[in-house]
Amino acid sequence: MTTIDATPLRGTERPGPRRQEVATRIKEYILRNRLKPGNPLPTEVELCEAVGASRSSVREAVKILSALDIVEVRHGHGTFVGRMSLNALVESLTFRGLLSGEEDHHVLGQVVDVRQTLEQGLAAEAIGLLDDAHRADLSALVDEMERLAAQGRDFLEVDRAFHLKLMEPLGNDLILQLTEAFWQVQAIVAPTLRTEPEDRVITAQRHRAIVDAVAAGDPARLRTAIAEHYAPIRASIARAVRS
Amino acid sequence: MTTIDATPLRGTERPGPRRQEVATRIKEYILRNRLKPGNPLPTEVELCEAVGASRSSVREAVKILSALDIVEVRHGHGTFVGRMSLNALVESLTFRGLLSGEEDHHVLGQVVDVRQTLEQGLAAEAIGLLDDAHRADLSALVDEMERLAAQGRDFLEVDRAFHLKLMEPLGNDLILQLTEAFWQVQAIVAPTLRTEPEDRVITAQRHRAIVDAVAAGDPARLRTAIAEHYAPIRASIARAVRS
DNA sequence: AGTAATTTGTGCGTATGTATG
DNA sequence: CCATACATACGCACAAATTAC
Repeated sequence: MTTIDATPLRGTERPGPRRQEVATRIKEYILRNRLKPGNPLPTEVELCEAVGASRSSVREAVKILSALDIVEVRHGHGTFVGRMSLNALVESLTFRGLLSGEEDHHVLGQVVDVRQTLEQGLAAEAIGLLDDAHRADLSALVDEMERLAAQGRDFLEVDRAFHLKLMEPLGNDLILQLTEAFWQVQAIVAPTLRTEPEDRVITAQRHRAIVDAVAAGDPARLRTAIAEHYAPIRASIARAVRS
Repeated sequence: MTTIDATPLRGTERPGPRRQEVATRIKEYILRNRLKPGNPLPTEVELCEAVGASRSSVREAVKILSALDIVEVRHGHGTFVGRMSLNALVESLTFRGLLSGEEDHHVLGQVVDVRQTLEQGLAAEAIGLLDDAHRADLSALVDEMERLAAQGRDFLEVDRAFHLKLMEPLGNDLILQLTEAFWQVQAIVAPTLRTEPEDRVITAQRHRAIVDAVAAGDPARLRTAIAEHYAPIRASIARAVRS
């Protein structure tokens, strides 16, 4: 019957903003009922009655939760439990990068540091978990990179797929989503420093070196290959800082 | 002044929800005027006039941005540029952990994986950047841990300070905030599996081993010390999964 | 196919609480 | 203590999107 809480709390207590109270109630409702992503939530009017708040307050609370991807709102359909992606991290970091960036790019440099550290540490672990299918997929992706680079075209999506594929065998959702998130931040913030076509050929070669190191099962070589993969981007950042 | 955009866009185009449009405008306004955290934004009514939207739409947009810490609202005072912290990441991950957790705790395990990988990779780099003051601070924090552990008390805050101190010399804000964020997620989600007093003594010893490895300037030893530091938590998670 | 019902989106007015001076 | 400016909350009416009949 979509009962959220029997407590009236109307006029007596004032712990904080109304919307925060409502947002907390909605989160508790999801936890208490063990709802999973995609499950429907009560309608806005039902939520109003349940928590004893106006529709404006409920809507603001829902918008906060939707920004965190805790709930997902579909116009004319209803409100549902969200998938709790890291879109909020991407939004926040991207904006920080754009604001602090333009000439500076120190935020971008920090993102590169984190990406490199995660890949160096985790890909080394992933080596032992890779099977032939994974290695073939990685190699095919680099083939595609080289093909596109030879045509002078960029290969953003292939690059994204490669780095996700590298982390896939770990079976860790959080790592995959962090990889995706940091990749997106870099893809959005970095275009300000343009990549030259010859850089792309080099980048494709660096990915090939990573695949080779993986195939050889050599962790140390893999670490240096990953470090060299990020070298061009670091150089671009340094160049931008100098100017 | 406070002119955000002259475009009316009223009635003709409908790309998406109104609040999304308004949120984008506000972000563009911050970027265009190169505002820094703490700087004031136009009042709600001024924003309404500037973008040609109602109070409701503006308020919902502001609430979304405040959830991402892109803006900060102070009741009765005004709206200001936020500090773009990673609170949104903490909120989202914490809720995911609480929802998926209780018995499972696989999200918590993923967080531990990421923390360990980052610390192993970055602390090894930080070794060369540490000065005597840092080493003394780290040692003093472990002293405090041992003191509290001997009294049977917990030392959450000291632990937090320790892991931040370890990353401090890198001079990378993002890494510090990620460290803080993941620590908070673990601190909020983990209490469901209770820590025994004897575990705390062991944990204090593991931190001592980390400091010793840092003092010795031995990266390999540091990696194993960090791995052993997380061993008790992993054991607790495994114990919870078994039951 | 189309109409009605349901649900979220938007706009507006007003009253209240809160911080600043 | 008062006055001003601002955010907060509430309620209603209507628009737009989706679903179901």
